[in-house]
Amino acid sequence: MTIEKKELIRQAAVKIIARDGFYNTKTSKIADEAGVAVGTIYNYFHSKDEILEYIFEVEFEKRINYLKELDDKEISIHDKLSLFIEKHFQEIKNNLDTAQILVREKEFPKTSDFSSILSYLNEIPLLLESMLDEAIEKEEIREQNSTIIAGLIFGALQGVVEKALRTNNLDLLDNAEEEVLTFFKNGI
Amino acid sequence: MTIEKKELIRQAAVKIIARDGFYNTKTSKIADEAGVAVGTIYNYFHSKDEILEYIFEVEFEKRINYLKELDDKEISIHDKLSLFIEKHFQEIKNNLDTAQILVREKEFPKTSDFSSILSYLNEIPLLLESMLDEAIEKEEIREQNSTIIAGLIFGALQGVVEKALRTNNLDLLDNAEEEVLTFFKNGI
Amino acid sequence: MTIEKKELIRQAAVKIIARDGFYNTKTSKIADEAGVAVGTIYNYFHSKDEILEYIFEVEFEKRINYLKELDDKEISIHDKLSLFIEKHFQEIKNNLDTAQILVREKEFPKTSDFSSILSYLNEIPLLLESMLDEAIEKEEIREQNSTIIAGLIFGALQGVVEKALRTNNLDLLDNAEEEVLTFFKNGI
Amino acid sequence: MTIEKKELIRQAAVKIIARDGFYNTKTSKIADEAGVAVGTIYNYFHSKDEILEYIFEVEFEKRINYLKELDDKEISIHDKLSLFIEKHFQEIKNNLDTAQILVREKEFPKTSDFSSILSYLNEIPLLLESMLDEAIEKEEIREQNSTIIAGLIFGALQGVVEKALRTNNLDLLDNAEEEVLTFFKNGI
DNA sequence: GATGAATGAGTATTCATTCAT
DNA sequence: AATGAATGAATACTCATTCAT
Repeated sequence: MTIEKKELIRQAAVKIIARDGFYNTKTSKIADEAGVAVGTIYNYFHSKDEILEYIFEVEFEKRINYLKELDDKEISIHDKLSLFIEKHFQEIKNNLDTAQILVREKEFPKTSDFSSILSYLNEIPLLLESMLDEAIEKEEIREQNSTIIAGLIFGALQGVVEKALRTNNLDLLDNAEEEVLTFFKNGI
Repeated sequence: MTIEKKELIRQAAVKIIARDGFYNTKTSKIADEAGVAVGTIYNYFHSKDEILEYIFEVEFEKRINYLKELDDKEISIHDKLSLFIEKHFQEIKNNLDTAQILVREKEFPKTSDFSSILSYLNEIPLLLESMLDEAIEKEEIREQNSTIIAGLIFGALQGVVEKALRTNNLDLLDNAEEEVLTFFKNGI
Repeated sequence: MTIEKKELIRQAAVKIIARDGFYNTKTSKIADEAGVAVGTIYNYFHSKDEILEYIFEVEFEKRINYLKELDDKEISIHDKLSLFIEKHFQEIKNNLDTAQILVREKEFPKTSDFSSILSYLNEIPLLLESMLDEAIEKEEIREQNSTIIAGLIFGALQGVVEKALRTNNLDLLDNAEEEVLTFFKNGI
Repeated sequence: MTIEKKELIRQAAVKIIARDGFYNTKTSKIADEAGVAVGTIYNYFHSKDEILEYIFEVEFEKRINYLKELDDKEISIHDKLSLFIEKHFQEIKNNLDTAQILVREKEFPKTSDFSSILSYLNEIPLLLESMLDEAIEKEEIREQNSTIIAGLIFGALQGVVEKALRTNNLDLLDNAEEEVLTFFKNGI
């Protein structure tokens, strides 16, 4: 029961923050959207910051679990990338509001504990990096700086989503999967 | 004389905003850093928002002017990309604080007129897109969705910078130019 | 409950604004006087301006309602004036602070919506005017420009109050009713 | 030469303050209107407050000098009032901006020295009062409280001007003189 | 005298958070 | 657990005044 309410608040927050941006979002607006009183929010979150943290947490957890699974599989790097990108765009299309937040909110208060977000933001590229390293070792792909390339890939995915959202051209996302994959396969 | 003071304030703002983030930056801190009174800021900018806008404007103008020059040159897309990326990383290394701001500040107040920033944010990918279109037509590169790929490239560049700044591994930027270029040349 | 708090704030504001003048009154002083936090003021008023507006509204409403009642009565203009003036001075003596505000605050911010105040300021003379017109028609009083005379009467009442407050001679108000009435009855 | 500039600034201030109100008037606007630099204002006035004080001073001086002259004349109170009112409305029509200020600006900062304004504001009713007292003694007019009636007359004159300005009906002023005079003559 | 950029004390307003009900 | 009125620290911005040129 109470878990459902936390989820209710998270979803309301996603909607409002996607529209207005985190710093321009008032807790009262989130409460309105969720149909609860402001005070109720604080029964499930210690602070406004924590809501954002939780949004990131939920979303990244999906990606990371999937990436870890992939990492363990005995398939080519191309197939791994293919599956990850498919999953990624599927999630994006599934929830554009969350996507908006993931690509836009990059300014975290120093005072709050955003360490979990930051570790997530680091962890995805790190997993990509380890995939690449493995593939380089196996000589599946050419020698390359896996740290840089992992950052590049992570950023590239965000760039495509940003482009689609900024120009309000969501059809772009339909073709994105294939285009991105081809580019990456050639690139690495 | 007055132009110098506006520039002085811009530089102070860049430093503080890079460190604390725009929303966590107080105008009084910028004034302190610039060695002027708060009121003086408002002799050169109408609002705090406008300072951020100006920072983006100055920086994007460099990129866009350079890209426009390149676009007119009769050289291969590979050379164009090469020159642009060289210029890009040169500017980044030249001013890491500005770089930090460019990759982090993506939440613009709706009330203010950030149209100029937004148009800049659109213009760079658009220029890349037109370069790609031209190259596709000339059959320099394979058929591809230039809109998506332009977004991808723009995002990828930001991803690399973000990675370097987030992990505080600035050496990464030294190799980035070559790695990114190779990836892009193969990718397109 | 909440209505009581709005009234509490209004009364505190009346006291401070009467003493210091609207433009020299700080919201924090009003809050102190009311025994609430500054923020609480803004739960009941949108702005400092709106407090002043509300003060006028409350006070004028009393006068206007009374005038409208009188207007409907089948009594002579002399009796109407007599009753209105009696009521007026009674209210004044009842709350000198409000009186002070009514006669002193005549500079309304253009940015705010003071239309309601302005309409009140027009309405009282207009009601007086219609009373006079009726009396002229009935030949109770001589032919005269009712617009001018209404303005004159409204101003005269303020002049007497101003005089009493400025010279801090409140006893003046005790005789004012009779003196003013005699003057008006002769005048019209 | 310098006297001319002080006058220039006074006239500019009258125009702006009449339009926007004293508290909503910026010194920079006055400077603009006068075609001088802000700093120049401070060569002729010690403060913004002093400008308002000076405006009142100039205007009241005219009235008071005239009243004093009248007081000394051996004419009936009716003639005195008649001449004063004629003079008054003549001045008003001559400069509506000043009139606007005289009727509207009643909130004086306590910190500044507005004593001269206040004494002027007192002095006119006092002179009227002494005229009335003399007339009462001479049995030109009935027994009455001259203090109250002087306040009443002073306020009534303001009321008529306020009415004309508020309703933007300046034609009213043309008839005002006669109407007011008749009313007063009957009233006293 | 004239200038106008620089100053910084002053203030209305906001909004995340609390806590009595 | 839920509520939402009350809180008050925090802060962008203003504008009268100064003073070096």
